Amino acid sequence: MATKAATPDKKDRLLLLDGHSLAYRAFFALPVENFSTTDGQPTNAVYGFTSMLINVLRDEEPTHIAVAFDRSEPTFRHEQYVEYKAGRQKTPDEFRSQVSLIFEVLDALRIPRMSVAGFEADDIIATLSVQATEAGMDTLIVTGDRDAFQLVDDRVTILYPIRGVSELARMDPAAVEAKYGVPPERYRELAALVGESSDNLPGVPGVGPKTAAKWLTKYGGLDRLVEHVDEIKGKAGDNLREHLGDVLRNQQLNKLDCEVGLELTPPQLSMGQWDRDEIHTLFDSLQFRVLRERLYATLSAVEPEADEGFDVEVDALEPGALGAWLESNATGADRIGVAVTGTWGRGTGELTALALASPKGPAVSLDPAELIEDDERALAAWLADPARPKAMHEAKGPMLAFAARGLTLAGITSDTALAAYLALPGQRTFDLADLVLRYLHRELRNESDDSGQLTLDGSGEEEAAQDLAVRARAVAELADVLDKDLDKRGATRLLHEVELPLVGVLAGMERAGIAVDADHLAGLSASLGGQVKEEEQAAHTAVGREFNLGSPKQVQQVLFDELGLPKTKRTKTGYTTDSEALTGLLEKDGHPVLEHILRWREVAKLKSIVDSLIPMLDDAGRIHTTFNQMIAATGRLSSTDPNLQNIPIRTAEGRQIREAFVVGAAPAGPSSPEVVYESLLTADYSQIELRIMAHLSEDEALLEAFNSGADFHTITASRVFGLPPEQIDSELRARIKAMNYGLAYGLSAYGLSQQLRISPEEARGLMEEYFQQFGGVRDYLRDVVARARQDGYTETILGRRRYLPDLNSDNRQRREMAERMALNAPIQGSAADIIKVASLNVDRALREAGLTSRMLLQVHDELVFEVAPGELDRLQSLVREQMAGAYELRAPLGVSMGTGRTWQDAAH
DNA sequence: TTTCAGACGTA
DNA sequence: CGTACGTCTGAAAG
Repeated sequence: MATKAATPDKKDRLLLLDGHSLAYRAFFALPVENFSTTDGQPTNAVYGFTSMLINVLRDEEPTHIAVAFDRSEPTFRHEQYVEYKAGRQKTPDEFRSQVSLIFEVLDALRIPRMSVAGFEADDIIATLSVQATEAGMDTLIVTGDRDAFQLVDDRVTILYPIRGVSELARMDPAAVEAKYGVPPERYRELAALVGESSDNLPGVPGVGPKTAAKWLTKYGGLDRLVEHVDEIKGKAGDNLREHLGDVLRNQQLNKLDCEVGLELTPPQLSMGQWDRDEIHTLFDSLQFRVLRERLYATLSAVEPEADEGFDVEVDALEPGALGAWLESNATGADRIGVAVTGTWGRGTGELTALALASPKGPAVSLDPAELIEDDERALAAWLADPARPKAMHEAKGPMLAFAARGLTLAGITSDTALAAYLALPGQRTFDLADLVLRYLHRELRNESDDSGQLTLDGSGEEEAAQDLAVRARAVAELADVLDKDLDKRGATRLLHEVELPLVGVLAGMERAGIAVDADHLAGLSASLGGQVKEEEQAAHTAVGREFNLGSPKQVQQVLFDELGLPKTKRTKTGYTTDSEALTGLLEKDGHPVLEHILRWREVAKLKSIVDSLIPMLDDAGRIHTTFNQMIAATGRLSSTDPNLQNIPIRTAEGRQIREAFVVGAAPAGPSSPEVVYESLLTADYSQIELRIMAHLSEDEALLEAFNSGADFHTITASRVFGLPPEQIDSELRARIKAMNYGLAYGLSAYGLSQQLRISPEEARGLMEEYFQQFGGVRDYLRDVVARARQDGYTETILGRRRYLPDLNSDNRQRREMAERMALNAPIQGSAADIIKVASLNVDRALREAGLTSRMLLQVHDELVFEVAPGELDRLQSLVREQMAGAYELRAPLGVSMGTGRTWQDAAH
């Protein structure tokens, strides 16, 4: 099965690049203000050129290479046509200064560069490509100059940059013909007819590629077209006859010279050995950190993609032998990989199989249902022993399944999914097989082929046990490799001191769940259901026909087609009907249906939340969410099934849903001696993200505003407007509040103007006033993005990284999106760090204090607790102490708390 | 049945 | 043209 792909004798492939044309593309694709060294040397053209070069080297793996450059001297074309390339804008100085840098890059890479007086780069490329074909090589040309299309044939392909520097179109004969309607050998003729404005070669007025291709096809080439020039009718024909001279001249000039005298021939252009030290120094001075990494990755990409699997010997254990096996194989010297199968979720789980494997030594597969008492006891003791190190992949689910059997799990020194998440938090999934391939260069599959021998009952049992043992072995090996990777990324402590211990705390919260008043929910559902019907009726009446209010498409049809209301902001498929837009329409037009749609949406949304919660109740009347620790790229948790992090709070009706979340009721039966809890406690950080922004920016004025103890938004507003705090009314406060929060999200002046419904100029002025007072914030926000662009990632206070390669994208939209992410990630992520530390410390303190009260939920900046009788005071001071002390900020953390029977009552 | 878009709930 | 999420619904695609 493990067939090694036979590498066929790869043919020689020559890569030719047009240095100037590519650098020029890059120069205009990348904004110079983002691509300059700290001492002001622009690098956008070098960066873009080098980036393109690395991509092509990676993707095409050429065997030979050269880069051609134009010279400043006039060429033979100027001699033939004095106006050649006249009227061209002078090359900007910022560009000129980068050409020699490109030379340096190429020299460090040992890539030959060629230029010849009197010829353009294209002529050199043409000459080399012809010679290469004669030498039996395939040629790949990267150029932004379309004239080169005439060189395309079945041995010569052109990569032509489209949109910026990251996307190349592969132009082979078919692609040229598909795009221009003529084969490559006729491209010159087409270009002659159409003209080339950048070379100052006017073509036939009114004739574009379409017409030109039609003529060339009809008459079979330019010569024949000229012969039949008198037959062409219409204005285009007149123009052609009138400008025939231009066309013939163009055809002369756009012919590439294939006989330039060159010092090197294609076979002499083989890829050399690159000077790693020189590259290091040069890229350092250009401040190309990300690019350097990419280049090194390309250099080492040749390392074989090994495709072997795992060879795991699974020990067959007699009943009662597990204790001895663990004693001799899992005493703590080696970290043991643990893999389990089963089902888990909603705070509980069930175990169906288990395998243990050391990184090199033996493995064992177990069926938990068939363990005799001795083995069960030995396993339980081993699992619970913190001195026996273990590695798992996604430990939280199995932990719930273990807990459901009364087993506790300790000594987890790596969770490979969690480790991979810290390494690359932007990934969507952390599938074990993928990680094994990426980090171990192996397939997650069993190599030893002894199946068919000992099959217990003919089912796939034996095979399943083998597979599980392979997973356990893979986890054990992967954990070691990921340890090293995390060490390089400075994330070791984050894993061991935060994320790993948090797994157990989250499992605890999931297991506990939160009690819900089912009757209250049922009542809400009924009353919301009534309102939904009413609004639906009213909306239909107002329009005069029935339609589905839940269908944005039908709503659009009703509003814009039938009622003719003014069009709103565009979406991909039509015009938005979101609440903001409808509210706007309501103010302008006031059609009664708008109110009913808005109201229907509101109540229908609430009802759907209520109805989704009802079937989630377990037998004890509690709801158990699942916290996901590896989703959010910033480091936050997320909550699913159900999502308890987005239970409504803004509207009065929404808050009624919060009233359904209550303190645990008395157990129903006499058999359950469970604690009857007394109340809920919520504790949240006040303005934690703004405090972090103040901390990180070290802006004295902002820190002062926090340390003064007065209302933060009022104080900052008072500074911005130069008024005493008493004169800051709610309007002024609201403006500055929007600014304060918006800054951490990368808000623009335009965005601010939209939100505050003021003019963009006014918003701009407001921002300027703000930064006049809080200049440190502006400096910080600017620096954090600039630094991320250099490093390739942002970092939180605990060293949690977020990689943002798009900061160097040539696509403005993507780049600016990445900039806002870079701005926000350290702030949102540091807040996530802090509440994670707080959760851990609270959990530990609860146990140390011997309290029965327990933590139930985490909602980003809030923790929810269930308070055991008589513990309220102790719990409050403990929580306050641990939350406030989780991290020492220059703007100290503030915690506010509330208690009550319901989540809503516990609000404050 | 799966996937996408749009809308909207939270921090 | 303000970040980070999850869920629901309808409609289109398979």
